[in-house]
Amino acid sequence: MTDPRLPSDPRTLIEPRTLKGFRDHLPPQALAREGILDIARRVYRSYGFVPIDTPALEYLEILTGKGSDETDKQLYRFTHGGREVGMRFDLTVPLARFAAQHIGTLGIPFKRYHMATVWRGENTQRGRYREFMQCDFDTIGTTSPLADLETVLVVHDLLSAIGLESFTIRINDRRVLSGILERLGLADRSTVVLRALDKLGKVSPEGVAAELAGHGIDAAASADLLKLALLSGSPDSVLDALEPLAGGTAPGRAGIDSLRALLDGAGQADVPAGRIVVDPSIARGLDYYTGLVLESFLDELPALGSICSGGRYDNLAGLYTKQHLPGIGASLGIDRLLAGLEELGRLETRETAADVFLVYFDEAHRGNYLRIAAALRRAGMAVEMAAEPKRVGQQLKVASKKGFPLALDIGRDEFAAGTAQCKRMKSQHSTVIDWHGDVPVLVKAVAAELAAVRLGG
RNA sequence: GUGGCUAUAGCUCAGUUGGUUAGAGCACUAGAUUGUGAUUCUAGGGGUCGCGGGUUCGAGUCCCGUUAGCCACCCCA
Repeated sequence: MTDPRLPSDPRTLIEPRTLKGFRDHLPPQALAREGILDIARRVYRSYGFVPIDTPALEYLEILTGKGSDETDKQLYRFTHGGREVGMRFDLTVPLARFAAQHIGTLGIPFKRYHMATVWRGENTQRGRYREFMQCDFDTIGTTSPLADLETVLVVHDLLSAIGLESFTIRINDRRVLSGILERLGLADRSTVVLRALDKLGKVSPEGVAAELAGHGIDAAASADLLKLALLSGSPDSVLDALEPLAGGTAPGRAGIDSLRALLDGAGQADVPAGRIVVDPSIARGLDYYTGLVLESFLDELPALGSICSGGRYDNLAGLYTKQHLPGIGASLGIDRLLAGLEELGRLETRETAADVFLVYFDEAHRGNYLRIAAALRRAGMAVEMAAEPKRVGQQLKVASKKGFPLALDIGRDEFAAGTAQCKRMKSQHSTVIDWHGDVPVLVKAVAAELAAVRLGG
């Protein structure tokens, strides 16, 4: 195996395979992925978020600093050259380090997006991998309610732009939960209580009650908590019902008011009613959330879990700097989303990113094909010319299979007559273009066909 | 990390109480015909039955291990 040009001894062949939870991305999937990344980039930028990037590897102490044993267990780590190194398991911790290190030159508020791969050595499942990508956006250095609203609007715009027909953004405010916990004298038990309540989507209320009892929560308190977590209905009705449960405490009051203001703002920003739901059971296990928390689900596939979640935190970088940096952000789980779209059959599977397939009909006209392809590309179209002048039927078949919207077909007879056949592959509809050797005329006609096809021709 | 289910050709799957050279459809390749995605005809390639052990005269089939996928717990995107 030292020289790849030599045939290998079959006995020494290494089996090509990927690690558990790690995957190759073939062109159809990779194209879909890039399409969503493009949309995310566009939406984030449309709100003024700017890109950053950070290394995949960090000093281990940076990553373990937050010290939850769960993330610790999942962390990929190794020693290299005497240094303890870890692979990032999310983009928030690197952001915290980044902010602590650079906030002086960044200015506040700082709005960044970061789309990158992260690694977690946990067990795999559908839509859950050990290597996956997150598309984060965060606003740090401000506690403005406008930043909260903007976060929800970005999530809404993003999921809409991806073309999801039905999704729900479920929001809550940690302070509502803190309020009721304070009233019940359970403030110091918040983590176990929130974890238990967070399961309500999957576990029955009785099951959750049993878990709470297991943590020594008395029945009356448990009933109150469940009543709160099970509230549903229109956002207004849920908020009204929250009043007696949590409105009497200072944090509860602040949380409810903040949610009201947020829903109000979303309405003013033209978010359709029903898209945002107040769900008091949304807690998110992460301890560092202090205000708004949000999750979003595909309505047709709720079991897939949240595809975009986030929330507000008080002190992003407290481990790395004395500077107080509050912030808010959310993260799109693109791999989970893609798994969901694929399951719903909603994933467009093309094997080409090009618009026009140029049939290589007649070898004698090679120069003309090259000239035409170049002109089409200058006009902004992506063109693939067949590599060999094989049988026309064969070429068209391949073009159709690969998902080209158009095939341009010009043979000896067409060149003589000054015409071209432009085929819409999907509808098998063919248009004859009269161009009489005038390439700009041809280009314009092909562009028109492409536009028509994109409109559903 | 714990438990359950699964693994046969590129894809979808057959394969009898364990019994000859492991099959089908689709896909693929080449040829014939045709200047156009189709039809038809002919020929062909492709599987160490996930991998490694064991039981047996004999294993795709039974047992153990392992790897991967799915599901539940846990956690989360």
